[in-house]
Amino acid sequence: MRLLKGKENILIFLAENDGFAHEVRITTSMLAKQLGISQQTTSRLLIQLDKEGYITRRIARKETYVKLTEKGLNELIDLHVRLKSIFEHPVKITLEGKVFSGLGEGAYYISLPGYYNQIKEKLGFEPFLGTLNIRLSSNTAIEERMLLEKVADILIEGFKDEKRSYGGAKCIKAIFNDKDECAILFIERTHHDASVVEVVAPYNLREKYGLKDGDKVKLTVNLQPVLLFSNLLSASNV
Amino acid sequence: MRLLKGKENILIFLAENDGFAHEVRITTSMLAKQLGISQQTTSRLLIQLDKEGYITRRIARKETYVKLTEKGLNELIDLHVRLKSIFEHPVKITLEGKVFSGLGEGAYYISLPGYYNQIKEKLGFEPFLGTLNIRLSSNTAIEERMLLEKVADILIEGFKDEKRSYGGAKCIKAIFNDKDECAILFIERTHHDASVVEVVAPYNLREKYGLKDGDKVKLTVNLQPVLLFSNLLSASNV
DNA sequence: ATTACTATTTCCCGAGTAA
DNA sequence: TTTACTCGGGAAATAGTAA
Repeated sequence: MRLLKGKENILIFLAENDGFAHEVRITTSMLAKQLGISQQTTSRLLIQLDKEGYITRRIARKETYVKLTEKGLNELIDLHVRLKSIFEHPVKITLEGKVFSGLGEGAYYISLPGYYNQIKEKLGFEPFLGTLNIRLSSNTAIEERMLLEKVADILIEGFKDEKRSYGGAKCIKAIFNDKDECAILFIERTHHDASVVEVVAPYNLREKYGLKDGDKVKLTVNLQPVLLFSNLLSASNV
Repeated sequence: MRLLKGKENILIFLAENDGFAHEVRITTSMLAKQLGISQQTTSRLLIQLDKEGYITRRIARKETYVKLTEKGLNELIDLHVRLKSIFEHPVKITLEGKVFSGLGEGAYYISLPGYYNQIKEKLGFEPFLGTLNIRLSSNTAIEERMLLEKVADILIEGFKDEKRSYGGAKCIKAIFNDKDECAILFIERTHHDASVVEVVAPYNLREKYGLKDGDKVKLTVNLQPVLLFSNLLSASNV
């Protein structure tokens, strides 16, 4: 599909050639080639746009000069503003799920200086020595989890010691139950499936909220647009 | 005219509802109302967009969930980028005309402290005591002169003394013959018609270039987009 | 070369309606 | 209620061609 039809494409073409500031010289066949439509259609569209007040035409000798009217310019500006607001507003992602107990290995890993120091530095808080495991309740939440994993922007690097190597992780800052600063961890080599997220926070969330297994909790992430789109797209181009 | 047809409007609608991040629940009739088209057409368009790979649909029970695919998102981003580059690139306006001699009153006016000090302060240079009169050669140039007058952003205010009042002016910075800093003056109550511009500069341009009446000169203005569009549109809304 | 008319085809919209 | 089919009318695109 071409997203835009002939008329809109003509307006954009003119704008790209500063047709709001001065006349643009065109021929119908050259424009037709640009737009991928026939010369006849181009001619008709120009006549229509003129009648409808989006452009003015001046035909001198064999040369045609076209200019956007204010109405035409406004139409483009409206569209621009609409797209701008789409691509520049922050997006809020909410995950809901239930607390469950893991094997307790989260506490061990976080306590390792190789992880602890990175978390402290990159997340800006001293993590409680443990992670809260959350099983997502809905398919929607699972999909959003996958989105978040794609756009997670904080990288925790893996490392090695004498005995073994430790894998990397990505994470993204979130709000726990509309209140507490935390981060969602996406661990590279995890034994959990995509329905599980692990949360790290400056406090023991389990204690602070008196959480038992099965209790519902909520995670909210505010995605900044630039981050969101660059990561959404680059992730797939790799 | 509606700038966008059904399909494009659906993609934008989805994007506005964060349909790139998660599924959006819709009904064909609700969407139809939003877009100003029929339920049947909406249904057909959704089927087509799905087939063409711009959206995915999931129909559970009586509920339909729609999401933008990466292809769909890309389509919108492309358009956004295209419009952005239109509305954010600077526009260069060139005026060509011929020098002619006026009555010499430019020198008198500029020498008045009421004007001199404003010019010095707002244009950032000490003006030569005199203006260079230029008669524009083409209709194109005259139209661009009118555009420049609309978007001229530096206001020189009028004032009064015991004897009389002095009118205001607008001006805009320009480059003279691709080289010299200058400004084009748009004087409120001038006896010149729209084919004439007056130029003020830090030097005596006539002397510096050895200009005689009839010599061709060139003025170039670089319009910054924000300025350009806000002035183009607000001027007509007044 | 141009632009743009007329005739034909192709495509699209929406009413009616089924599932 | 939904979604989405068929089908008729009309709009839009192009071929052919005039000016």
